[in-house]
Amino acid sequence: MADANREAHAAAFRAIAAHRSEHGLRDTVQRRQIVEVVLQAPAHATLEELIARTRALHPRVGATTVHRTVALLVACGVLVKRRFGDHCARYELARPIAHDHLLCRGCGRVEECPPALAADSAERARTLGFTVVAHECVLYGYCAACAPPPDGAGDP
Amino acid sequence: MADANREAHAAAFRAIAAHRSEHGLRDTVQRRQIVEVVLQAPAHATLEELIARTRALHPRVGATTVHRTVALLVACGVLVKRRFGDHCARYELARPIAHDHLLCRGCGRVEECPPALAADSAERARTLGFTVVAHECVLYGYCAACAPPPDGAGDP
DNA sequence: ATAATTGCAAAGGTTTTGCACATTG
DNA sequence: CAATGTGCAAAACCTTTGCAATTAT
Repeated sequence: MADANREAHAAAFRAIAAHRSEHGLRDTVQRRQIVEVVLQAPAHATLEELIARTRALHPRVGATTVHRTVALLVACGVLVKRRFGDHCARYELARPIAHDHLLCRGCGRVEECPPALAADSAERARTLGFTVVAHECVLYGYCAACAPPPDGAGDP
Repeated sequence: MADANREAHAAAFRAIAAHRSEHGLRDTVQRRQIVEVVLQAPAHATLEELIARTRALHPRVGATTVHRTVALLVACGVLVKRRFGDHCARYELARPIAHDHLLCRGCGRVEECPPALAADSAERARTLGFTVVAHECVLYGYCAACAPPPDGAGDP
């Protein structure tokens, strides 16, 4: 797992470097510090959390810079921005293998589940003249630890 | 299609009436006007749009009331609240048959596609000890009218 | 009458922007 | 040294809330 992690981080650094040279961006202290934090942060962290973690290690980094750097990381494909039910966006490292999300209405936790849907859905969409390049699927329900569903409920 | 529409609207009115009597809510002019607008509005409208449409027909209705009434309609299962990439929520009439969404990165339009994913994904989740009560799936890509995907792209 | 509803204005929370200063290449 | 990046404060944005006046039951 340490190896896989190291490989994922190396890939991230490669993507960042490529994006930087392609867009004439600069290699700054803050960006290196923020990237360091982002690569270590738990999946589905909010910007608030990423800012807090960054400032815990590097107090002089401004919140705005974290915002802007996270946006850069999304632009170069290292981070994926997601919106679950919340008011605020959440971020996770882009994975080569797609996965879906299980959102527990009991405890609110977001878990991940293996990709069961990509192939099916891409094919279905293609018959509609739509070329799928990515997908995002959230399943709402109750995890093993939480109470079973009450009764009839709407969609999300 | 007119019949299906009429039936859907009748179902909505039934759900609203049931929810009203169950919660001791009142039947006000504004709520009737807002419901009228919501039932006619295109799918995936934002609150901004619903407010504009309401005020076009009924200038004296306040924005706050639209907010609150839409929340009521979500609570009683008539509307479904969704969040795509946007910053703001979008609303659509709840359908008895689930469907997924195709989000075109070319023109930004949101189309709907038949449910190809629900059964598969619910079963997969169940093996993980998760009880699924709803799902929401967005496929990103390019519709027939828009340019094909450029090349390698991140997840969403 | 009593309790719910309305709508304005104000507050709340997240994300974006303007701009002077510092830093990179 | 020219262009980019930083960070503070302020603005913009969507959403929620307090409250007096209005309305439904």
